[in-house]
Amino acid sequence: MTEERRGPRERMVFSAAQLIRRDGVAATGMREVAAHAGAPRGSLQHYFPGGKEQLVNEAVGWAGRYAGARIARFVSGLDAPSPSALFAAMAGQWTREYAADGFAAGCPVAAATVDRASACTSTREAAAAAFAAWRDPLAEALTGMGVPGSRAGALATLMISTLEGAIILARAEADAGPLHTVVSELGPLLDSAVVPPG
Amino acid sequence: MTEERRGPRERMVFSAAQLIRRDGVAATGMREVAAHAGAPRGSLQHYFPGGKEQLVNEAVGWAGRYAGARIARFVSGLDAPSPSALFAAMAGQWTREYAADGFAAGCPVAAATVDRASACTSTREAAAAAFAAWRDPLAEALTGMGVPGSRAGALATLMISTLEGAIILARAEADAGPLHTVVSELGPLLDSAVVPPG
DNA sequence: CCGCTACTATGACCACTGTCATAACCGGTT
DNA sequence: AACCGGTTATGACAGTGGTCATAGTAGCGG
Repeated sequence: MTEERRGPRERMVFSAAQLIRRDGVAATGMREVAAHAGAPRGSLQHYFPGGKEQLVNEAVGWAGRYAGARIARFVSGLDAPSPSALFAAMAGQWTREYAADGFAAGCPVAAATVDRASACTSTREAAAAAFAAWRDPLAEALTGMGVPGSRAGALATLMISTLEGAIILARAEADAGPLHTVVSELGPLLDSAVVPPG
Repeated sequence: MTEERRGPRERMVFSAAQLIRRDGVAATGMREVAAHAGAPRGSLQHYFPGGKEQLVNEAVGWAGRYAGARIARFVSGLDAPSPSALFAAMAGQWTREYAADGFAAGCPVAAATVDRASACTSTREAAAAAFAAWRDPLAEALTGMGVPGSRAGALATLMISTLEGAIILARAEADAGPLHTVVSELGPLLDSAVVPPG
């Protein structure tokens, strides 16, 4: 997960996303980001002349692209592709992280939205773009599984909404129960949207 | 919504919840809470000797009790009680607010979780209690509609998760679309859990 | 009047934030 | 050697945060 080969700029964006998803935007300091990335403090104003707002927005964008890229890998990793299996894989990433590292962190896009949506228009738009970068590949994957194009987008929105909410509940309860619950409860609905290929 | 009859202490808790759900915990200042509540600044340390942590926790608890109490009112307001209608009513409260006042605010419990879950154990526990105070009446309402007790809790968790996530997506997109989407997509699943009274 | 309690008022403190100004370094090219 | 753009290094600034200390007021029973 932590590639050391990347340049300091990309490391700072990555570190910002990590810290934001753990502590929120306001509680994450610029100096803290540089320290976490092992980057010099002076590089902050060099790479991010737009200040914290730019750094946060890039971290949110990175997270959205990351989530979108994960979809294809989840799909290819399924032995029996189905919407419910894909959703289970998406949630499984979180249950594994929570089992391994504790319930310290959530989704950085959600954190940015909660913290900055009403105060910073550019960050809100970055969050919207990140969710779109996540939803579109997801909807495409659903259509590839036989979900009609007219419903794929709506189901993708439903899946992301439910997952984001379950992440919050799981963190609050310090228990992965909500993640397991939504996977098992939502699965049948997702699979029922698949139109038989016949 | 803004009762002026309540004492300064309760007004400050209420104002804290309002500001938290708009700006997040870290970006909400104590002085700002007092000013918003029209309460003297000196009252903060008098009513909340535990400092910001206590104020935030009480605001979260208040929000949880508020959400739980709303459930009964939603149920009694439905002309044809059904799980999907209840869920639509819950989401409708948000779509109405967003249509009337813009997408400025989200759920204070979610904001507290995102901002403080990893930094403040007591706040995380307060959030968990708030979600429980919301989920339990919801599950009870579902059983009253014919949902088996074994599934009511899981469906309540699913409904809250999905609603919380849809709120975040709606704020990010500044569009109530996700709220409408999850209501229409989740409705059939919710109603299919009702066991016919026969 | 006193004493007591509940509440309010205000100023100070220290830690910390994001941002900026400025200077140094460092690997090349000329 | 000089020069240069791309980086890094530091220190300072102004603002804000939560918190504390201290003093003040209001009301009331005695």
